[in-house]
Amino acid sequence: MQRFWLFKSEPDTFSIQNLAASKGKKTSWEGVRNYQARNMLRDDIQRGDGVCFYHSNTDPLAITGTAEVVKSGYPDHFAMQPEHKYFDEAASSAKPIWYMVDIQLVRIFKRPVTRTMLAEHPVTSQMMLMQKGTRLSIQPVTADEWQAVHELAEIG
DNA sequence: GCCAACGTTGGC
DNA sequence: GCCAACGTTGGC
Repeated sequence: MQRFWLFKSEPDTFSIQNLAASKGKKTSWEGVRNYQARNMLRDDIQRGDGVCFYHSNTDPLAITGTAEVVKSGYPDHFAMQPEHKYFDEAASSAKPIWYMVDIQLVRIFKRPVTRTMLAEHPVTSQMMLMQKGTRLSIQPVTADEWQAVHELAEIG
């Protein structure tokens, strides 16, 4: 069954335009170092799932498009590279600790669905993203929320 | 730039 | 196992 997710990214680090410019419009989603998010990457996020691509820590804050999961969870090998910024000495091939998935761009919204738009819509205003203090960089999105985001993208 | 919320660390 | 201190996230 297809499920839906929201991935946060700071556009200064990796934007949806960077994804569009990547080879095959694909990227690996490494560097997640939070156990709750790790569990979703490892256990729940499957090939074919939909991803809302959210730009955080920028102006405007917005879901800027969508992507599709093209490879489900596998060990984040960057954690095993001593020179890499995502290195974690506790990670090994026997116990990877951290996981990542691969995603591929589906579309960049002609107009981003801004946080303001999300807040004003009865369905999207209830998204985990909109709840105070939610710092999870990977979040589940319901089918209703997924549909509402697309409706807002059309209106926008 | 501020600061609240959160997760992690480490002393005890 | 508790919890204070600390670093980070991320909206505002």
